[in-house]
Amino acid sequence: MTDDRMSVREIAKLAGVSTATVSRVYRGVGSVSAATRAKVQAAIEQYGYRPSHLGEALANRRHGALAVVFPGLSGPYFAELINGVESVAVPRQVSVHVIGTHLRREAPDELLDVARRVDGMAIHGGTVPKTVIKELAARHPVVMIGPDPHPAPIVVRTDHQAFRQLVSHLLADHGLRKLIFVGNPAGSPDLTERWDAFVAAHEELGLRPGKQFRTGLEQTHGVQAADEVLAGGYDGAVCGNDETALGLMMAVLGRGLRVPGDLVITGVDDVPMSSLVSPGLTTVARPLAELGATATRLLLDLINGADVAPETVLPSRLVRRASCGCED
Amino acid sequence: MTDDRMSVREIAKLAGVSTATVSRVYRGVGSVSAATRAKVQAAIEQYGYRPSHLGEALANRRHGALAVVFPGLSGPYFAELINGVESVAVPRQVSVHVIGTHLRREAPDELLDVARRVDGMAIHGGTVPKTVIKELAARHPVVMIGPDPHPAPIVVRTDHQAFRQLVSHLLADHGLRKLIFVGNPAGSPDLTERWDAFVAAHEELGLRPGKQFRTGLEQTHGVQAADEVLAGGYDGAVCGNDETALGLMMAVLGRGLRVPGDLVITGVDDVPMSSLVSPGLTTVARPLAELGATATRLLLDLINGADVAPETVLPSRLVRRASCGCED
DNA sequence: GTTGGGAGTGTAACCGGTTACAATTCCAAC
DNA sequence: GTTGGAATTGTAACCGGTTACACTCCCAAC
Repeated sequence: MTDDRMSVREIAKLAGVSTATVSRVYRGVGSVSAATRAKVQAAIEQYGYRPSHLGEALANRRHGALAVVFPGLSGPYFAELINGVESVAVPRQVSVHVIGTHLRREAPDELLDVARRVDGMAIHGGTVPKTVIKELAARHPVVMIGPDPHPAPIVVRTDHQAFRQLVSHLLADHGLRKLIFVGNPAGSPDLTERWDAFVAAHEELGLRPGKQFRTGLEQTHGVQAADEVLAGGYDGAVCGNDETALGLMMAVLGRGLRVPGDLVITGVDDVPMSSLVSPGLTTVARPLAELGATATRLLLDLINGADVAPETVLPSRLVRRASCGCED
Repeated sequence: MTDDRMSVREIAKLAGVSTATVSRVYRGVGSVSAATRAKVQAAIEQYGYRPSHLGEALANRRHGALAVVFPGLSGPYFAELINGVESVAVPRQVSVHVIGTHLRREAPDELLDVARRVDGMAIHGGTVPKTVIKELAARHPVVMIGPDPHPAPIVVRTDHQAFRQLVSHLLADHGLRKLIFVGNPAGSPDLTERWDAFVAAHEELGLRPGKQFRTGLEQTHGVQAADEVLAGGYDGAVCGNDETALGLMMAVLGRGLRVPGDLVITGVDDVPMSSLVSPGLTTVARPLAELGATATRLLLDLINGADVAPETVLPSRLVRRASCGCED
């Protein structure tokens, strides 16, 4: 039950060879005669020997692990990001620590601690104060996910043009004049950027930007926003992401109202739900898996001492469906 | 950038003491004179020294980490379970590897590998073949989460009476006669158990159990089930969990139909969304965070060599809301 | 018959901590 | 002035791997 696993020295003794030879056989490097190899392999099989990760990592001075840090873990957004991370890490035999800070106060300490067991970290914007990121980045390879500008040495983000295009589409093509922004611009750099684009799109047309309803990024927050949004007499709700948009849509439909008839709703991300619901959710498609994969690739490059571009921008794209009023 | 951190020996040299003393000061054990302690602490602070996790773990023969293994990571169910795990692990300075197997074919190898870097694992039912679990459990402390019966030495699960009670409630109190079970009983032990209870509740009243619609456990699966469920002329859809129930509800409302008027819908779990949507979702409340917390506590006990009960059952409870037809 | 070189293997140092044990110092008590 | 014991500190072994280097064979080429 408890860890009574064999060590190299024991296997070596059993096979009648030195530890060096056991290591050579297990790792398949160096030259070993066929006869010796067979002996050693037999001992390895018989006892189900697997080298301790600790010894291995200590000797290699490499943990073979990295951490991805998110504000939380719920929802398809993070799931897809993590998929992307793992699609790169797993084939390279690198294991992944997924950390959800949940904005805990002790999160910084936790990260400092987890930094001791990984070779590098990918940190999602809005998880932890900039000072902490600076401290981490000073000692360890760090890649930021999201448009966080300053403290980050290396940033991977998506283009934000498509979101501005979305707001312009609502204003110019659908003639909406009273939009509310659902999301908290102070909560994460992604949302800050989107709010700025929301304002810019209004100003470009000489309009006064609408209000914001500050709330979180989960479905529940969208549901909870419904009363206020409906009471305000808005003609459209531009949500910070698909999850709040879907939550809001569900609440609106549940009240017997129609989308887009009674309220236009849009999101960001294009998560799987968005194309399945009726009406289909107009949104901005972002390559989430690719975002996670790219961040991971860059992080591994960084760990290997390669030069890495300070900013990598992936494209995003406006997806018009029925919820904004476009025919489908 | 790369890991140029100081080692004990360097700090020791700088402070003019031995490595043993540095270790004593850092860990606050043994006796050290005030003067020496101050010298060492100064050196530690100045260089921001933190002991390498590897050296520490190797010397202690303890990783200070455990793994939780899930089929996937999306959705509030797993998020809440993970919260529970972390609520126990974090205060005890144990770090948590969250693994989503996504039912990958290479998952077993991955687990064998991750087992080398943790002290034990909590494995959610339905993630990995029983033979693999047996192999893992033979060498490492393992706790199963869910009603998986056989291969598991230690199991934490919730009571399943409330689910049966739910089905009886629909049949007996609301007089429904054509129920469909939405979920795949073969997909996970949880669902197997629910399907069995579904059948038993029917038989108890001398009724023929309804059909099943086999699908996954995410919201998207619920949405996709809508066409078939609505076409079948059912009066109620008993969903395997809240997420599919919410997806289905959204799809039904999106078609302009009413819940429970046109279709009764129920779930399991009582995730946060379920009490917020309108109509409120009738469901079975399960103490998810407590489930994760308990599994973690037992796992840590097991790692510490304590005796642990083979099965721990937590209560679940029927929650009636509007979606089954009860007044709200 | 040497010599040279490659293949096979072992020895021992090292990665970065912890800790049992020994050694030293200091002081109080006799 | 001894002696005994507590407090402080250092030495060195150990955790479990990897690998530079040295050593021993063996065989072909001169």
